Amino acid sequence: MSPKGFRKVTLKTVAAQAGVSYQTVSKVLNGQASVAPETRQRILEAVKTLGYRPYQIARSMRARRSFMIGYSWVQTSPDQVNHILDQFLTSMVREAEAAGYHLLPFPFREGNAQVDAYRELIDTGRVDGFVLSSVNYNDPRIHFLMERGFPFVAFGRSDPGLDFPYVDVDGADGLRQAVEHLLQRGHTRIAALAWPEDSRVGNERLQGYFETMQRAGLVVLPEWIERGEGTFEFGREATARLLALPPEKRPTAIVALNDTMAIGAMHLARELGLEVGRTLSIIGFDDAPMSQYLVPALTTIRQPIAEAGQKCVDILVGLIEGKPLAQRQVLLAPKLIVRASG
Amino acid sequence: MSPKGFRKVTLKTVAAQAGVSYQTVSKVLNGQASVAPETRQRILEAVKTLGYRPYQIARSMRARRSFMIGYSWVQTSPDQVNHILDQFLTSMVREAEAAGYHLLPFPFREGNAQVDAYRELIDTGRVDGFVLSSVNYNDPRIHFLMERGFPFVAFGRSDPGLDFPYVDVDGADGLRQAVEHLLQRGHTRIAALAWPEDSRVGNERLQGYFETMQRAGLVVLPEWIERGEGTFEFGREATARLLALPPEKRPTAIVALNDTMAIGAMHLARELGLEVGRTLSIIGFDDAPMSQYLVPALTTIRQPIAEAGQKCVDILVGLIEGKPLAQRQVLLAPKLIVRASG
DNA sequence: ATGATTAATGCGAACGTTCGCCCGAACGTT
DNA sequence: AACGTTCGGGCGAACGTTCGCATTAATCAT
Repeated sequence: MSPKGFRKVTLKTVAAQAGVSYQTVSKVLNGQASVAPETRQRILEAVKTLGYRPYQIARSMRARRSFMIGYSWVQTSPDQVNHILDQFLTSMVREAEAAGYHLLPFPFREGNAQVDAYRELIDTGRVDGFVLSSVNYNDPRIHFLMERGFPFVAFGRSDPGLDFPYVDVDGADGLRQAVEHLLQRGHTRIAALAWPEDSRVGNERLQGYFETMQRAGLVVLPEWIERGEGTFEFGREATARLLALPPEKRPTAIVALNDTMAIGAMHLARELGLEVGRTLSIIGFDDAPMSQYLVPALTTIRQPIAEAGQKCVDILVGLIEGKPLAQRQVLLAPKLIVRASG
Repeated sequence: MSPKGFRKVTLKTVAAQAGVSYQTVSKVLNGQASVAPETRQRILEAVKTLGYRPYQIARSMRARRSFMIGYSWVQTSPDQVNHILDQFLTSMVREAEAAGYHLLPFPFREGNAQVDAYRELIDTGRVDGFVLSSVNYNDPRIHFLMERGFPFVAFGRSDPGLDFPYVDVDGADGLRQAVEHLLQRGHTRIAALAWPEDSRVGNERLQGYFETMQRAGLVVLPEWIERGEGTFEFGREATARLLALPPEKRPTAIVALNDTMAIGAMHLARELGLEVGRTLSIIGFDDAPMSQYLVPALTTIRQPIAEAGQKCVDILVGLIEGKPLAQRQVLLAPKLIVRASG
């Protein structure tokens, strides 16, 4: 593996070169003991000329720590895209490296096999902690990890009763911003394209919608809440229903819980000859990369993904190393990106 | 870490339970030695009831292998998206796990620090091999790894002179399919939105264009080749120039080396009142997730990303373990996805 | 019955690191 | 001058695994 038959250089190699015991080399490198300046110098020089780098596996073995963070994510369907993954992973990898850790990605499994995968990584000593994503109500991983007392941070909240470390984006605040923006522009009949009721994230976001409408003294008609799987197709169909309502009930603005549905809504509106941004306002959620290129460009809500990844790792490392934490539950505010659609 | 003060169960724990030496347990689990059936049974039972799982760090220590594959990718600009990452990572992670390996993602660096990052991972014994992506001409990582004789597989080719293991998508073939499709539909004036000449991938794809045009006996006007940074904006501007050409030179079809430029081209065409798919045909490359939702939906070329990731890991593991390889250089064919734009 | 072969298991060693204990020499204090 | 203290550094041990050799008991051929 080394260039042309060079043997791996270890503490002993360095020690031989510097004329000390190998344990002394270790102490110098870790600043553990009092060592004569000239010895120290000799050792550091030998380290440099030999290009010594500590063998991390031996370190892990001794420390009984892997310095690895397990992470697993649901693969989106091929026609969708996880535009968040790149940012989230990159920010976690960076932050982890700065703290002396690495990420260990592993395949996402469904059902019973899911917790098994986490258990296996713990039992084989591969990871010191986990970052969870795509958490939902009653997440078996959270129960398992809490019971085992194994360090983890969830990206996203779960049941309100459970007290565990998380980082999440304040989806309710996002919808509050969107709705307030629409109210300011004079809209009063605002519909919502939402997810099924078993989606915690969806309910959270929707609550921001309800609260803001209520605070403005507006009554939300039941017909205005469309729940579906968050697809482009659903966005179209739901919008067709909304725009077929009688004029006094028909919404003049639509907020969608993701950009994909918002784009479906835009397509339908255009088919009906409506001018999106004028006759009908549409606001999305996610700031998918394509949203800026649509005609009209989509007004949407951007989540601070990089910051979230960073925070997750930050808190997790604190948990692993038993440091006192400033906060173990973080809520980040998303940001309304106003473009032409609403 | 374990539930309520349970100590980690090791080979010795199992051995004590089964009344044998711990090395014998190891042998049974690895099928290394001849062991009496009843002893074997006792041991396996103890393994099961104690829930023994081997400590991978100790294994790695002993085997002097990390069973890790290093991988690093360029983060795309925030307004772009790496829609390939999810698929590529997922397929690599899956394939790696099946072979007993894990992925080790690490931050992508530029300049000298780039090779340093690779060297560090080797010297600290963290990885057994690398998968490289975003390779280009004269890639310093390839030179470094070849010189060190360290196992790696590149996703993408580099200089023709260098002989190293790679997996790549046949970009020339992709453009051949696109151009032939356009020729069949009667087009003869076909322009290309390309990348700068220092892009190997770009030149490769463009060569497929040139060859197919030439084989059809068509002369390619220099004005038809537009080179830029592959952005939406460049796609628009270049298309504006192309459509401003005098009628006898003006292209009736455009092939773009990525979907982003193709979308820019579509926007400009629409602004000029052209009907994309009829008056002007446009074909992209990548099959970005948004492309199917455009109006008209974008005809494009889809790359077999999951297969590429799988092959990369396959070959790399073969390299690491010194297995005889069926092939160490793989070229995968992309697929033309015909939609409405061309 | 004896010696050679085989089967079943034990045991020592090693991978590279860090930690804690020990010891000798130098130094300062009384 | 005797004694405690500090400094500089050596050394043994351990983390959990696998590998190879040694050892004993059982089996077989002579």
